[in-house]
Amino acid sequence: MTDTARPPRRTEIRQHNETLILQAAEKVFAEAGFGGATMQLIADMAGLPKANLHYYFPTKEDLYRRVVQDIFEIWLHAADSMDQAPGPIEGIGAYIQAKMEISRRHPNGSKVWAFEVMHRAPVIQDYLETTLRAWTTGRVRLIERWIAEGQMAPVDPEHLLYMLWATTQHYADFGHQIETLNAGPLSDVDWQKATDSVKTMILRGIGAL
Amino acid sequence: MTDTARPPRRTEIRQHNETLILQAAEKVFAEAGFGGATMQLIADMAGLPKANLHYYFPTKEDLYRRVVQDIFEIWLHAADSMDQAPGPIEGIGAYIQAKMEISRRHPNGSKVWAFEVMHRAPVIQDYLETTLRAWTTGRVRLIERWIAEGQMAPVDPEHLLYMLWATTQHYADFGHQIETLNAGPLSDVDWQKATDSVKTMILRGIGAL
DNA sequence: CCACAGCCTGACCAACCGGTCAAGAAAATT
DNA sequence: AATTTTCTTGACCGGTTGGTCAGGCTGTGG
Repeated sequence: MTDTARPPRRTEIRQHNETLILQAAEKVFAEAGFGGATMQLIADMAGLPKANLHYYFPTKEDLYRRVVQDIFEIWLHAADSMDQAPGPIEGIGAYIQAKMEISRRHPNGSKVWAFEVMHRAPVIQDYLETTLRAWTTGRVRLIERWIAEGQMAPVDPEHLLYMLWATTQHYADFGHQIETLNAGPLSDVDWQKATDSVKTMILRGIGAL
Repeated sequence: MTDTARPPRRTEIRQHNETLILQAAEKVFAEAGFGGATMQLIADMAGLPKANLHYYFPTKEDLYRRVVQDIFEIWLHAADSMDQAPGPIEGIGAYIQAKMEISRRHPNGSKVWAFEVMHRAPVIQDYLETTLRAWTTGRVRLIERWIAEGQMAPVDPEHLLYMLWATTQHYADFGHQIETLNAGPLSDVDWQKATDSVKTMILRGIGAL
């Protein structure tokens, strides 16, 4: 394989280091917020000199913006499984499943999003007003259709969406609190149990079971 | 009324200024996190010189700790109505009601709590391990009793509690996101609708309706 | 072999931060 | 009125932060 032996091309170096920096930044921003995070700490965690960070990301805000945007992308794709579902049991069930898995694998991303929204969304306000709003109205219509078809009880679609976001993201954002009460990190079985509990309670709560 | 004419006593001055500082601090900590908040900004918002803050609260951490503790107290009292209830409809319904009202009236407090927990709870870790854990096991037993009495479906009590916390606090922590999607602040009617939606979905979700 | 563009980094800087302190004003106590 | 205690505040300080920059390094194309 000449591919592995060949020294990395310039763009590959760039991509590699950007990934390194973004991973470190996500963790630091999640644990300390924008104001509490320092470029030095991110640099140390990424194993690079601080000046190198500013070569790839001119300012702290640029770096932060990229982290938030990357998370937003992941979140949007989580609803793909919801769309082609015949009814709420499959659609909302799959959405809960997808969001719980994201909470488990990208807890830091979820936290950065929470930080950003609590901060009154100075960076992604336009995303909220355009992309997220469009996404929301689309799912509201989908839920209204399911209600009209008699597949679920006539709940308020928007508050159902809030409940879905709140319950699933809670396992990421408040993971430390849950782990403390659980006396340790959640195991595979614990996560399965959590997902099943959320699915059961919500699906029964909307009269789909 | 001689009470209002009389100059304030020593302790009254202290209490007045502490309240002023704590209110400002709650807001600033909620919007910027611990690291992003500055004593200068809190001082300006409280209308006091910065040095005066350090007279009442020696360090930034002391001030932050007081803010978090005050919130914790409010939260604990929210469950009082849950205890003497005959069943889940009244008990959990009243708990949702109380927590939704706290989310509306103390949104900043809820946010500071969220910040603290996401920050791995460096200040209130001992509270989590002692007071909150004891509180939780108590309510778990209560829910288990209701299940044994056939008043609700056999759900996992801990995940039910997480769902209650997540859904109610979401309206405070993610209030900005909700207001953006709602194209403005929630009215009295909106809040009533939200509370009813949460109550209905959760109570039906646990098979209590 | 050279030249050039992309990459790397130690040293540095102005701005800001939490916290201190001394000196005095105001209030309560005697 | 004298004294003691509490409260107030401008000025100041050491340490840290985000960001800069000149100069060196490295791999690629010609």
